[in-house]
Amino acid sequence: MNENKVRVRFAPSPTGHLHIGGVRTALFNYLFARHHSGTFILRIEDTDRSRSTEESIEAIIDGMKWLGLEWDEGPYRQTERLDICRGKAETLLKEEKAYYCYCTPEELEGRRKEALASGKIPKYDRRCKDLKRPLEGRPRAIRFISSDEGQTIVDDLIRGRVVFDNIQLDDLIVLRSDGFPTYNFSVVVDDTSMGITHVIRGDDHLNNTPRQIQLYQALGYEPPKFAHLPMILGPDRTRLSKRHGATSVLAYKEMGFLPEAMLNYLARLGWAYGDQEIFSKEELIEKFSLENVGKSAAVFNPEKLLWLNSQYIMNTDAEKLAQMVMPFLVREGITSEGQPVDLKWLSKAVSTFRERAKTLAELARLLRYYIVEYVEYDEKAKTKFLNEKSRDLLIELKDNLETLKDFSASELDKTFRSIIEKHNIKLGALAQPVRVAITGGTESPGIFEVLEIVGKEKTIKRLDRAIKAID
RNA sequence: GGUCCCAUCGUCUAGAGGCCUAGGACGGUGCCCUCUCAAGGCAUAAACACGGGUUCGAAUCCCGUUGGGACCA
Repeated sequence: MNENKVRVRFAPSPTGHLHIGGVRTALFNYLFARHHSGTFILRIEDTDRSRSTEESIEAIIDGMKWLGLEWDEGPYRQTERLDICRGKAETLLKEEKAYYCYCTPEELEGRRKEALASGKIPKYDRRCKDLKRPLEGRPRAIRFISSDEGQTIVDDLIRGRVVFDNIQLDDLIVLRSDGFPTYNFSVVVDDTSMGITHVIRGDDHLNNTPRQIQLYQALGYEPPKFAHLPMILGPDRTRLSKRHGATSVLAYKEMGFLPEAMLNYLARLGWAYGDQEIFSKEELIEKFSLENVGKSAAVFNPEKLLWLNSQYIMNTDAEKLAQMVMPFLVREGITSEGQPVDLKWLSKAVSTFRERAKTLAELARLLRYYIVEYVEYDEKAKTKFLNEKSRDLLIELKDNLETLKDFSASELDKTFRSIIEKHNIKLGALAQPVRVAITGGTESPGIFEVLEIVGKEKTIKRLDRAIKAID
């Protein structure tokens, strides 16, 4: 119906985990599609059979789902569409836009190395192009005849006009001797047959684009619009890879990052909307445009991701966080699988750490002393605060608390105040020893909230234990 | 090596010739708040790679150099 309807795709190859760079590409495609009320397609580019695995496909799907990058069509698989590619290759042959090539990959590689060694440009010499008759008994590939004259122009939506001299491009293989299409050919065939209107992909494909444009033309199609995104780099300014630490999105899920934070961070890597830093998904969709995508590569900065994640944690309501943190509690060995946890109580506990945890995993670790039976004392904290000086204060407090009916933060506050006023000491002089007694360390949320959450019974027990530890 | 791309604080970026004494954010530092730790507030250091043009005027346009990145079936 609508000729101008946007159709974009994310076409990862399933040769490993879904990495950060891929996600960013997926995100930009997704945002572009949603912004224009278009269609977002997921296509698995699994032509490289030797390196493609089912696990990778699952990892891609899991990652996309976790991030909430819902696709409208697919996942298609390249290998399910081989016949289309083969058919198109035949057509090119018939129309004399391609020819059989009998050179083996080994021969080709040898000649390439030779050319490189002698300082020449490695380019296919077309030795098979004008062969009078087929070479029997030798495997044959199909090679596309590329133009030697003129230029191919890529009008990139991000880069602007990029001009390639056709003489630089040699005849590329479209169908390998094993009957499988090469990458450049299969993308073009798939993109045309799926009616892709905008190809938004990594910068690393810019050099492939002129060949692909020639293929579109040979196949009789109008090329789509292209947009090449800048790369994501590691701290050493080389392309982000395993060497730089975690690059798989699912690894970030495991570390306790929220999908929204991830998306927000990745969106700001190479794209900006004035000075704004925090965007909801809806806002991203509304405000995203390719015009505001930058041209230069960006270094992935885990520190800022962490900050954004903490912002999202702060703005997530406690009940939701409590639910999200449960699997992390199990993983940290704080609760065991299936152990019932009072969600209302946990929400209250979580709320005291919302401004202190940067990840869900960290949140789980912080919750430890609310949940476990006994805490271990940090040695330094113990010597500094659990000593003769604090002993009597702890005893006095314990006695007072035992008779306290309403074990709430506000009542606890009153109890503490009365003791410090009586002794004319600062709150810290009492709060810190208590903090060590209850949490084992010197850092925690406000002491009254902590005691309320830990509860009367455990509080008394722990105070007792601390007093005994001093004696 | 060839081709292509890129170039503003350490990092992400704003900047579409005068609004720039170059703004914001992360991170750093200092102060405030404070029962500790955070969060928050305030302040601070920190950049237009270099050299030529064009222009009354250039971070912004052009050329070159340098540096980085990607691709090479």
